[in-house]
Amino acid sequence: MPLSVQTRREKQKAELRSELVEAAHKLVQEEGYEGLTIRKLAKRVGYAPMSVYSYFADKQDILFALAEDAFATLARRIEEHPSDDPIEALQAVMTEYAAFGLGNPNEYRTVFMTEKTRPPEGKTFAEMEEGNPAMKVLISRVEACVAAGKLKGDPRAIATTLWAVGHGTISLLITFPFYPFGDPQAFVKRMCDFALAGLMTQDMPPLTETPPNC
Amino acid sequence: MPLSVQTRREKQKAELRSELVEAAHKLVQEEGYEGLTIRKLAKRVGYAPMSVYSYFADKQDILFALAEDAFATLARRIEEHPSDDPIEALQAVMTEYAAFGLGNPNEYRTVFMTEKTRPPEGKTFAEMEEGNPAMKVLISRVEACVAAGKLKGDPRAIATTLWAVGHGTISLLITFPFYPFGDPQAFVKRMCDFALAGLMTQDMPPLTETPPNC
DNA sequence: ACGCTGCATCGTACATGTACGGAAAAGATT
DNA sequence: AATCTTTTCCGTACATGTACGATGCAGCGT
Repeated sequence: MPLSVQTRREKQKAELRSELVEAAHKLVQEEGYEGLTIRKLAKRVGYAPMSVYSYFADKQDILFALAEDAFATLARRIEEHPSDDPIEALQAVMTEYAAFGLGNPNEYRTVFMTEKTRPPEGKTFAEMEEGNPAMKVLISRVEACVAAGKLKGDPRAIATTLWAVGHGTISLLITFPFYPFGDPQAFVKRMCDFALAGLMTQDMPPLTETPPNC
Repeated sequence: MPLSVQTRREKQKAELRSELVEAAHKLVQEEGYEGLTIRKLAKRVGYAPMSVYSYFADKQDILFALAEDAFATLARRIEEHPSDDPIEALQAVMTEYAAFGLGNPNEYRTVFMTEKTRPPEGKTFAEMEEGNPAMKVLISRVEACVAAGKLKGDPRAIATTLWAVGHGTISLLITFPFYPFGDPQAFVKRMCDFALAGLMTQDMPPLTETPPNC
């Protein structure tokens, strides 16, 4: 097995990387998101500042790593709220998604409101969905609704619509905390109900193929 | 008139400020948004870097000034698309809003996707609406629809819903340009139609009063 | 006329993200 | 074993946003 050296290396690298992520996590908990600087992070693990760049392309990359963790727990939380009624199950997704976004605005921002987010490293979008388990749950629960005849149309299109509405709601609440949306919970519920009611009435055809680019 | 000295001062200050804004505008046109740095801006108008801070609280403040301009032109553009049918007039708002956001992603981002946006300087949210003429047009056109009996419910609530849906759509397209939404135009139209159809069916009660905070 | 007060302007300094290239360590090749 | 190559790590340097405080000047009261 001529790879063993190579793979051990990579394992080492992965270990160091997650050590860094862990340290970053602690830093954020202790000092908030602004407290996370490359220099502090490096000092924390006993490296020189520039050494961090051996494990992360840039600071964004670190934030993504943190956010990925956060979204894994989101997915877990969602799955703790199942329901026999597929529509209710969908509502639970929306509710948990919203609660998460409002409760972790920094993580939400880095994942969903940040820069032209290239797929973190040459990953295709499919792999990105993979990395975002929450979206997978959403789609699967939409599929359940379609299968049960509660919703009509293309599951991905429906899921995307829900995503757009949910994201619009959350990101507005995050960005304009002083704007009179009223009680955030209530606003979320209203938008969620609005979207679901619309979807139960209307049929969602598949998204058009992306024409030339990509 | 004992104020004359004072007021002349303020006029001077305002003039210098808009000179700075103009210079910033040119810088952005010439070198893109990243090209806009305080130091370059100061050099451009012959000041020391720190002097810029006499006219702007921080860099955000400059970006806001640029964005305000941009949104004034958006409002103008919207008003170039009137219609006798109030629903069509509403659709025009959404369409122009979307076109603007997709065509000026940087401005859109600074206004709608940036930081916990305190009202730029102690302004109340009402003044902020004042500064965002586009929102005013939206509300007035919603009111027209309600008056014409095409929509039911509280105009502000309806407008906010449209805003949330529109914003979700645009910001997703901006943030994930590689995600397979399909043709952006088509996606925007789909979401817009979806929202309007929903609103024509459902009644929108007023937003709940914001409870304790604010 | 003379000092005083407030304000516009700026010089300096610091923390930060990160580009660049060097040093050193580890592994491969001979 | 000796040399070469690759990988890891880091020292230095730069541009940037911005805090702090100094400097100089305009207008005021005396």
